Amino acid sequence: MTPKTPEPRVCSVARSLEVVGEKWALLAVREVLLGNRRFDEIVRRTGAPRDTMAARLKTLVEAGVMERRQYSEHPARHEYLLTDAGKDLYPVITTLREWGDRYLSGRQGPPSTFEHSCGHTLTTRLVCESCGEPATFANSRRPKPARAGASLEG
Amino acid sequence: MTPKTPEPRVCSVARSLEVVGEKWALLAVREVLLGNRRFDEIVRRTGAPRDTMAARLKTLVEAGVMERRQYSEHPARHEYLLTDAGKDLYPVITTLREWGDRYLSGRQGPPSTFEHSCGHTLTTRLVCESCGEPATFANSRRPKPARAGASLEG
DNA sequence: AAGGTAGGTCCAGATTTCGGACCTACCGAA
DNA sequence: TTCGGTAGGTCCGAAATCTGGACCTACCTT
Repeated sequence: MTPKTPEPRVCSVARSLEVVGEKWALLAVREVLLGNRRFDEIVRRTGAPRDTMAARLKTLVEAGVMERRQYSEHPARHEYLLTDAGKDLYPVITTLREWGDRYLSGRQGPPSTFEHSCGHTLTTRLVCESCGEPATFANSRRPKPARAGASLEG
Repeated sequence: MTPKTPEPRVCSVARSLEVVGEKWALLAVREVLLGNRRFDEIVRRTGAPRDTMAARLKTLVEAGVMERRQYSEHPARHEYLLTDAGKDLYPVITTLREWGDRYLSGRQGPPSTFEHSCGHTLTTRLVCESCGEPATFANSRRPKPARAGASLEG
């Protein structure tokens, strides 16, 4: 009969990756978060081909993650700024960074560290906004679908 | 002279993306987190080409994110399980999901929700492990490099 | 014997990425 | 005036990846 569930899952993770999942996209965001807004700088510090980065920045701007702003007329110069949506990628980048710190650092330890405003070296934890307790693989689950009659999609 | 900083930044974000940044990699992890461990199921629910997913699972296993285990001899059958490193990608997936929920959901709202063990619908926040306060773009910064004489690298 | 399930592989074509050369415009120094 | 440097790209051909679909093996059930 009809498949029980839409074949490719309708999912915010997939949607997000359509926007920021292309190669170099998140590294571009990382650079701007670190304060580098100029094209050459972004290319240099990510290592991406200029070509690819130009294309990537274009799609990020179109997707509303960054904004391209002219900061100098005459020598026409542009810079890339993060929109609110772009700044909200901070948790994604940070969790990726900490995962790499934990699983991909050699004996030298993490290649870079950050400092929280409280004064400590930053390590983070993901918590439930309602109760403040850690949110983990083990303690979150999908709620039972509140089936009310003929709902499409499970 | 010599460049002030290593050209492509040495960075855990970049390292992480080398492992989980290829197309379909994080969606494969998502599926296993959701409880689908079989190849066909992973292919079906992600929408990836079988070929690509086979290759991706192979690299994830090699990278130590997943483990491929035989759960049936004779009809030789395998399943994919997350290692500890794989389970620790939960925060990455969750922050990506919430970003998509916030910025890419249409008028129908998020395509799926989760429930925390406290009973509430799960929304998360990233906090500093030391002080418990939110960790954001605005309140974390790179510490001053503790320059002691002739340190390479800034 | 037919059909289904599970877990793949193989292939040819389409799409992306890569690195490097090149281009335009401006500035400052010689 | 010419040279060199900076900034922000574009263009190109070659290489690597991704894509969809067909196909394969082994087993089980009907």
